[in-house]
Amino acid sequence: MLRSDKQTPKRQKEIIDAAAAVFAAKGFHGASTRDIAERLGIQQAGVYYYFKSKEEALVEVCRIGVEEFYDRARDIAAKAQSPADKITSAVAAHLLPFHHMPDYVEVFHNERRYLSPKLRQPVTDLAQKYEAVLEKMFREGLENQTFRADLDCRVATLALLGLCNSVLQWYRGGSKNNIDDIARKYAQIIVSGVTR
Amino acid sequence: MLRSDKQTPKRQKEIIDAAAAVFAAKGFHGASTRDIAERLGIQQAGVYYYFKSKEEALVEVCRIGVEEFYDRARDIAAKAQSPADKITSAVAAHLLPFHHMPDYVEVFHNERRYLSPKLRQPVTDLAQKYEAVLEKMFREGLENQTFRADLDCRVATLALLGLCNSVLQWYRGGSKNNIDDIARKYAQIIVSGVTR
Amino acid sequence: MLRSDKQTPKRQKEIIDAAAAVFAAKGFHGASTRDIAERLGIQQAGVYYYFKSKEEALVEVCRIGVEEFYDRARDIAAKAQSPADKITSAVAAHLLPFHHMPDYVEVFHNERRYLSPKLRQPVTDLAQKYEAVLEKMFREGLENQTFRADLDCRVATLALLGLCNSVLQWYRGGSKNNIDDIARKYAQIIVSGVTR
Amino acid sequence: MLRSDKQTPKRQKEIIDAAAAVFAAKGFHGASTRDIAERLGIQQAGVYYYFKSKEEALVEVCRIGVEEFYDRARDIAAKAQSPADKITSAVAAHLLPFHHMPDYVEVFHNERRYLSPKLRQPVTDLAQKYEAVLEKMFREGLENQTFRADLDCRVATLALLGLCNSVLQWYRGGSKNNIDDIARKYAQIIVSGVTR
DNA sequence: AATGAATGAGTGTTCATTCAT
DNA sequence: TATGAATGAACACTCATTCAT
Repeated sequence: MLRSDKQTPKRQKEIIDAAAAVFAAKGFHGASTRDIAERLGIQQAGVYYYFKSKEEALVEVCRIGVEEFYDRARDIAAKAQSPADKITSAVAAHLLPFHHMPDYVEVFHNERRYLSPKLRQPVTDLAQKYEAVLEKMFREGLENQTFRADLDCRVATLALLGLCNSVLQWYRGGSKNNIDDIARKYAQIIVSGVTR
Repeated sequence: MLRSDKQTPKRQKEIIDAAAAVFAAKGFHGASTRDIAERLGIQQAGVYYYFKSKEEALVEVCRIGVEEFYDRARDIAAKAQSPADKITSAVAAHLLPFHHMPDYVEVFHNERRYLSPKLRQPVTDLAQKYEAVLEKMFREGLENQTFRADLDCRVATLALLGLCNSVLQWYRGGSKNNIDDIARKYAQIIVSGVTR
Repeated sequence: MLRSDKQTPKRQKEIIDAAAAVFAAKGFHGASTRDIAERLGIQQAGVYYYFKSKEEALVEVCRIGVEEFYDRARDIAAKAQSPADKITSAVAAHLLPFHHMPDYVEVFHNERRYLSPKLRQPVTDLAQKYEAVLEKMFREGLENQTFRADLDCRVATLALLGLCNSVLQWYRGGSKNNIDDIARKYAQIIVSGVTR
Repeated sequence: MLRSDKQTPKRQKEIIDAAAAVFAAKGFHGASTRDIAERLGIQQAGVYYYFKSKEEALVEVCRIGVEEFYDRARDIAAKAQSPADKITSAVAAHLLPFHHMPDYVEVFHNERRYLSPKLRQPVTDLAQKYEAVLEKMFREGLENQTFRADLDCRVATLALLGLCNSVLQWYRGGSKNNIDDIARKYAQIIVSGVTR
């Protein structure tokens, strides 16, 4: 939580952006508050005006990172589309933040485990709600008989998430076209597999 | 590299096992050499008899972690199987180490990025050779006309890897049956998709 | 180099004085940053606010130590005196800092060799310029025919330096009178020898 | 004191030579027992077969270093020479060990101060006896009326020592001719000065 | 005549954090 | 909206030394 709700939101965002960038690049434990301060062009002590501990900065980055996913997925789930199309949209939606806020996403993924349980909880809760939304899409496809009867929906959800998230490990600074292209190909693999 | 290749190999392995466990649990930067020593029941300084820096311990863990994958995949690639069956075998083979040496795998995955370039290189090299072996399986399926003509083999390889590796994030200490089950389901998704 | 040239210069000097005293008393490798901190009445970590490594503290002490010599000698060289008188003045000038800043001088002499080549260079450069100034005095005496025709000016310079510097090994905390007395006697030995 | 008087004296000397070399090169505190062991091609623990502590090695090196001087000077003092010739011989004798055992001499000079008082005492005693022998030569010259009546013999002794010892700082691995040449020039400066 | 394995104390250094200004 | 100065705890790592073999 930021120290004051009165700060100009612009500066506030700069601070948290810097934290996200540094945590993404060096990992939470590999990053120092000095790294963050340097990126902002201020002194080390200065960052404590904006957050009261390094961990609070991490939790904020993670929260922003995960919110993106849940909000978009809920919108897609609400649409009147076939389950297969929803899955395809969900893949595209999941990959979108990888392009416009990769640091937040990466930190949410790799570093949230270093949060103390209490701070991690709200983040985990949102993540689970997101997973539930996705899983429901698969279950619709099952009931619908679009998807194979033997499909394990929980496993399929985790597969989709794993598949998508792995993009983080090699996609960095590609173009928007690029990410859309990947989304299409990945969605197709999930929906139809690689076989002819 | 361990200080001597002639130490009782049993003790050697205990040390590196401890490092792997600690790095997996706390991350490279979150783990201290004291953590490793404690797990071994020795003094902190004692670990330096076995490796000359924390980073050398990390590189050793990563090396062991990645070797598993390459060795197994090469064997599978050499068999006289259909591409689809090879892929299925490869998925199973990839998930196997998650069960019997999860620490090494996890560290290789999450922590190798903290290695200095020079130490990381050999690890990265092996990882790329592994990827190449997998990619070749997809290409065989293409030439073979088993797989769709529009399949992007590179993307498919990355998809397979991402899919499999994501298991690490939620699979911990499950049973052998369990991991075989996951392998089957994941392989089926890749090969045939979720659609009926 | 100190972290900032704008800190209250008084505190800055206290820190570097403490480092000089400790290095002089225990040698660079025998001294710990804790020793320096203790002398300042602060915590060990506190000294790192003022210099970024123990070696940077050493280089600073050495630099201050050597500057004294060069500056004074240049002034003497510029005067309109006979070579013999210049030598006598130079001896006195050389011994002066032994009285009012013995720690710096001692550290410059005994510990500068532990500097890494890069940090040592500027210090060595100044020392050589100082030697050159002295050597020129002897050469003037040669051309002048005040000094013996067979005098080896380089050796004479080194002799003068060695002679003077050796005072460091037994002179500690003597009086100003004392050091002037030594200077006179030493200068006489160099200029006229011990023989009647 | 070496642990056993039964060791082959050759090996014994190798060990102490190694210690002298390492202490000379890195200083007592900058040198580690590992450095000594490495130079001998043995393991760190191995050196403890030969001396029971690092400090005992230092004291041995210092003792050997100082003995040389005293023995030679006594012989010279006993000869039937003029004081001026004795001084000249003493300078030559003093510089001789700089050529054939520079490590010992350097360690005696620079590192003996790190000995604990108890271990340092015998070394200091010998050094003082040496100084006394030299001082006596000057006093003979005074009584003799060879030297100026106002000569401060104590200061002259210290001057001679300082002058000679300073050679250590720039003479390293020169030729025997070289050191004899320096001896002649230095002796002449002391005896007759630089003036014509 | 050494070595392998370890210890316990200590090293220089970095860190998150505090607080008066 | 910061900074200067500092702290106290931790860190990776090195050291002299020991001792059974």
